[in-house]
Amino acid sequence: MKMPTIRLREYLNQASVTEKSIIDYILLNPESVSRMTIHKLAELTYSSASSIIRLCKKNGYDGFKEFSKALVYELAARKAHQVKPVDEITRSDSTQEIIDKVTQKNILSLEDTKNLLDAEEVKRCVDLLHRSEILCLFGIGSSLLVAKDAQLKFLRINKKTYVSDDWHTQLLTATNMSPNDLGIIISYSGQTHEMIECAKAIREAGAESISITRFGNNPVKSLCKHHLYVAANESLFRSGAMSSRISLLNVIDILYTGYNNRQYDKSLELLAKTHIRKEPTLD
Amino acid sequence: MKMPTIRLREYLNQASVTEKSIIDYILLNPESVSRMTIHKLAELTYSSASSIIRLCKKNGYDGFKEFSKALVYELAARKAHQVKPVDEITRSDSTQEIIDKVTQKNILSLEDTKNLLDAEEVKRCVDLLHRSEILCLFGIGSSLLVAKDAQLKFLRINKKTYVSDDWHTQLLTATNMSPNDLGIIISYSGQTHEMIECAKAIREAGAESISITRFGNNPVKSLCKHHLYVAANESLFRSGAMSSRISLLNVIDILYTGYNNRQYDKSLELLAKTHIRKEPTLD
DNA sequence: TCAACTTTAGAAATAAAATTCCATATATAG
DNA sequence: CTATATATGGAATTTTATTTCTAAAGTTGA
Repeated sequence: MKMPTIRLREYLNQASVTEKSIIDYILLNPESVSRMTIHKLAELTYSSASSIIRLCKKNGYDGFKEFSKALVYELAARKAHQVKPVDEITRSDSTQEIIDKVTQKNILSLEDTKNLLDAEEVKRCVDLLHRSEILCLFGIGSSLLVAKDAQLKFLRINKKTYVSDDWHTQLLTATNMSPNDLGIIISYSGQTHEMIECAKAIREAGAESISITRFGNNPVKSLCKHHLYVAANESLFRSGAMSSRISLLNVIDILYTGYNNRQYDKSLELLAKTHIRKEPTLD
Repeated sequence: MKMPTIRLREYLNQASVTEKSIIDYILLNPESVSRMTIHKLAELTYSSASSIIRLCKKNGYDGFKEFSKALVYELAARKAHQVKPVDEITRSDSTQEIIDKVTQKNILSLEDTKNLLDAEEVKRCVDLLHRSEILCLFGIGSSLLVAKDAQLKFLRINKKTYVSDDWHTQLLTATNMSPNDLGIIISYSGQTHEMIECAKAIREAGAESISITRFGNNPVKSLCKHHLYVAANESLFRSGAMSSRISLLNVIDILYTGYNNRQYDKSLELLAKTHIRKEPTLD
């Protein structure tokens, strides 16, 4: 089935005056039109049934009946696709509601993050990953877990990757980076003092840098050469960084997949190798 | 709008012979019926237009016209809700395609996980969390990162939580658990030797246990008293555990949120406290 | 400028579809 | 076995959609 409102919108520029007014009415009131008879619509648009039928046929429908059903179909499909805003958790929520809301929230966060990512910038970041000799990851708190996750991934395909649990060590690593190295700083807020220091150190060292932070301006972002964003997310039950780390992982997945895609065969081979021994570290 | 096929199915048990055959036909051929005239349908079901109209009215529709549109609507909604399988990454994918596919894959994994979770079991797990004195988390590889993520969360609301980087330490922790303690073993495969050992140790110690593994039978699951599942996920670009850890985090979010909801006010207070000092560890 | 032609639009006629009404058949209870 | 309720389909009616026809408006070209 064809999407009536889209078709009509397309048709607008070649539409006659009467047709324009009919289309305008339909686009403004698709819901009610979908329940209307052709004569009622003719009356409301100060036109005639014949004109409406002609319009329907010109747009590829059999007649008004078919058009009307297509409209119902489109409206239903749109409604079903609509992402409903996630309600905040309330005191009285059942377990099932909590499951649904938390999951929906995380899904929404992934979708938003997808829309925030600039494919060109991602591409440049993958290039950098490729060209760099050593990948150094920086993070603290739950972002450190994301950094470590990235490390697990990249080590599997034999990319030299450093992370450290301890911030002092992270800072030392940053200070000693070479211009051929790439630093990725993961910090949801982009305001963490420790990460700002790391960013400065990388800059001093003249190495390449990518920040992964929430959308908007923040110190870490400003200090890095490249920027990737995750959705700014309001808390569910004021619980602080919840979905953000899932979005961060998603960004890591994307970088990792992009990287692998650059060296398709080589990566396949390396992954096969690390697969064979019953993947103890992959759990 | 009401879902016609659901209504009709419900109505089946009070339907007369003629009505039954009409309903059967509609349920078997909803697509074509949605495009049919009432007389055609009457002919095909060896009944009459009047019978069909009566049936529509009995089921809460104005008449056949309304019923027909409701059917179109339902079919569209069903189709739109159908989750389309995510295509595997191919050599020729653009960066934008990689972004979309990876994200879609992760979203799908979250949705599947939601459907695998049994609300009753989740509720029991939240109860356990509540009753338990100490929460011990177990994991290795990327599941260890999930365990640590859980620890970060629960520590914020002052729940005593242990995790260790080192498996030997994990095993010792398990061995020394008391019956008032709760162990959560995180293992996507449920087959990791180290986690099986931990599960056995917890069982020996007589403590409560929850497994979080992929769906299906596996050793870790069998050794634990309670089970939560995440979606079994096929790899995108054969990259091993990709979305699974995101689903695991989702399960953690759900447990954590459920826990907080049990002590709504207390948690709010505790979260506020850890929020004040510019959340250095939450990044 | 004005005839020839094309495009556009609506009224009326027609066709199609939905709905109502009614007669009849069938089952059910007394 | 009759009275009553219920179910069903055919015909009549109404509603709705579609076609046809005519007229008006606009466009083109000599």
